[in-house]
Amino acid sequence: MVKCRAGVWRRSRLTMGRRKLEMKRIEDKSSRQVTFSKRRSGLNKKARQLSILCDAAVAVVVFSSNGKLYEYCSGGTNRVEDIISRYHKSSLDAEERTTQEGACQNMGINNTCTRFQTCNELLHSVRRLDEKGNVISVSDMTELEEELSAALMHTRARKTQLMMERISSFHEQERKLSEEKEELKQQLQVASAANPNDDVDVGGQRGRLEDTADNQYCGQTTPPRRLITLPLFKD
Amino acid sequence: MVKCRAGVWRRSRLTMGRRKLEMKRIEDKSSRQVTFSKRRSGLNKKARQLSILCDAAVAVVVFSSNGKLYEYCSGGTNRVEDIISRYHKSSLDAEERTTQEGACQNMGINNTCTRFQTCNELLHSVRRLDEKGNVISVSDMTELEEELSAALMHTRARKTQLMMERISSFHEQERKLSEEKEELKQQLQVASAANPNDDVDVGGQRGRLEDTADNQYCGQTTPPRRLITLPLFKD
DNA sequence: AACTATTTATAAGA
DNA sequence: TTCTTATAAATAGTT
Repeated sequence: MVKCRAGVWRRSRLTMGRRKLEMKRIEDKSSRQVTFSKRRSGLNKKARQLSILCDAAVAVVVFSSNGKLYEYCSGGTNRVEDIISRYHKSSLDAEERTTQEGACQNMGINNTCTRFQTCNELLHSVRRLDEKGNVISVSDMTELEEELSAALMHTRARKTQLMMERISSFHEQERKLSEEKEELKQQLQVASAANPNDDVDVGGQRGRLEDTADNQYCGQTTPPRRLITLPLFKD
Repeated sequence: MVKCRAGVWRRSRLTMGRRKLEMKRIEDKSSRQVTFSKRRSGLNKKARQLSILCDAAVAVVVFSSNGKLYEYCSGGTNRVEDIISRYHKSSLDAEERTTQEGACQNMGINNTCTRFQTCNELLHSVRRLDEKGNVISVSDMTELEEELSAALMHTRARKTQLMMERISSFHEQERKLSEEKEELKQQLQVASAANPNDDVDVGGQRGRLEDTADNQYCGQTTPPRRLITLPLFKD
């Protein structure tokens, strides 16, 4: 920049290279395409460096003048979608953050976490990683993912268990009611058919009670198996 | 260049020259933040130059390691949305082109299949990828993961629905049985009252039946709410 | 925020 | 196109 031979450097605001380019559209089509190709790769390179050096997430989307799409995205996956969706949610996050934390507490996650006691502690651990200047690496995220997945799995298993218990409970109750109904029916039959001076046949009642154990519901004497929630594929 | 590196180099505090930066994350937090700021503005500048010189549309989205959002967009309006929507449209076009061969493009039955009609077809697609010797890339796996996740969510929702239906069914059955039981009980009372000399102890039976009707299960007269399966965290 | 020594990007030429 | 090179720009470490 100290260079001042031939008075070259007072003009121009842009472009490096042998000569300065004016900051305006390059009219020559061929030159424009060459420059586009070079600068686009340069832009991607800069984006990649920024993401690596500063641990940032960077997405670049470029449409050429011909309408062709070029994209770059930092990270292992070259999916601009990941960052775009994050971009879309970024504005919502600020509003939702408070309610989200409240909702987490209300989820009753306490007995579901394998290592973190509460959802808040889980989230706080992530923040702590950041504050300490530690890397939030892929392996960190994998660990977190596994924690969340385990919590989710346990939550679902617990939910299934509770529902199965409730079903069993209803089933047992139904069985009892059926028995009592049959008993009452038999008593009614006996009372109606018998002579007013006759004694009620208590022994017959016992025999018919055993019959009620053969109906469709009472036949299911084995408790329902506990359902297990499994992912379709292992990680 | 004139500077001699030999002596001054190690002493760090005064006049240390600038050096080449290794392409890895900058550990010092302060340095990282400064570099982030400088390079981010540099990236935006490059993006702007590219858009002007080559008449292109450029969008840059950056998330710092702290999660703060920065964005740049070429053109008069700094609306990343414009380019993102254009990106989505372009992406969809490309996607449609590739999936036309797959012959599975209706959202169909239960709007859970985004692209694959059945689980079998899903699995078959994976095998096809393998047989053809195509790369199963991270993005492929991400896409597959999303497909599987959607399928898994639907499976679980369906499972929940079926279980809730079964619970409701039992509940209804229980209600009917209770009604019938009460009816029989009333008939038995009438029959007994019509036969004063009967030896059957009606009063004792009646008391036992009423106790049964008051137990914990029969008390639940409200139908169970439908449970909704939700992920612990938003994507 | 400003300063520079250095590195990096790249326009034009080959 | 790709490589080379002179030179413009960017920027790391420091003040």
